[in-house]
Amino acid sequence: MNALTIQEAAQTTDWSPRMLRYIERAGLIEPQRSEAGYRLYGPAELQRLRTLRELATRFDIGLAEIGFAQRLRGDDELAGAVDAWLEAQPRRPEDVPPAEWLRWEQDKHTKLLALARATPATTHA
Amino acid sequence: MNALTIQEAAQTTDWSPRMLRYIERAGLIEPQRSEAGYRLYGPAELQRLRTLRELATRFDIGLAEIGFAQRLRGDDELAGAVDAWLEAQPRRPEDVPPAEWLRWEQDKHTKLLALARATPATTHA
DNA sequence: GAAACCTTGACACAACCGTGGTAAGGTTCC
DNA sequence: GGAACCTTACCACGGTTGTGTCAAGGTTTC
Repeated sequence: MNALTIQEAAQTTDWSPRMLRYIERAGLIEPQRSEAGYRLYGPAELQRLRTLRELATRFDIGLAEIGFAQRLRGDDELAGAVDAWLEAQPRRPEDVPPAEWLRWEQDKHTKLLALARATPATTHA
Repeated sequence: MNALTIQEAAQTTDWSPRMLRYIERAGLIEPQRSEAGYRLYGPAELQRLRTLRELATRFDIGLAEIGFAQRLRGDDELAGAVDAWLEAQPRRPEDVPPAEWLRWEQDKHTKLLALARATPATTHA
């Protein structure tokens, strides 16, 4: 039925078979397998392969970066930590009126401390 | 007053001066400069440098990845595009009951189309 | 049972990441 | 005015990304 082998899928999506395997190893698109282990790409996978190319070329980002975004959305702790760190960036205290300044500092520390408390060691709580 | 030169900052944050310059070029932490062009690290920068190390080692992520997260939060269009793509991932249609299936598909396409409309070429609208 | 596909694994290679070093030159401090 | 710092700009080097090719072996199809 409508499931393509790797070579066919490569042709209709403008990737190479090699890259399809690579994309799979990167954890981005994992097709079903036949009993013998052959990759089978369905319509959904094909569509995602095409939009993946779009995404990567339009914004000039790599598969690794998309993989990182995927990891970000799957790992709340990581997402929180990164977010907290970035939160403390945009403007330096000198650029902010003193009234806001205190709240900014406190806010930042609240977030970072919450993170630290939530993750005592290296793995989850 | 309490602004450290690159070498002092490196010592108290356990980075090397080389890496402090690299981190700056990565757009992660950009210290003020003296009139002569010397980097001046204030308390906020020092704190951020220490937490940056924590973040990177704890989750085993690179500076480039943190830089990408920063880019994500600064570029709504990019964030939307990545999010829309990832949205269509977690479960394949076959694993979802048909009732939800339609909404899932439609939802995904709505997001992707919204993105496509919002960004006709390669740059912003 | 041979052709045409598929699988994993390896070698290769340019480009970048994370680091270190070193050189050539300006600043600060005593 | 020399010591000790700073700046930028390069060379280097192991590791990862993205990509191709090739080999050794299993599957499908006629």
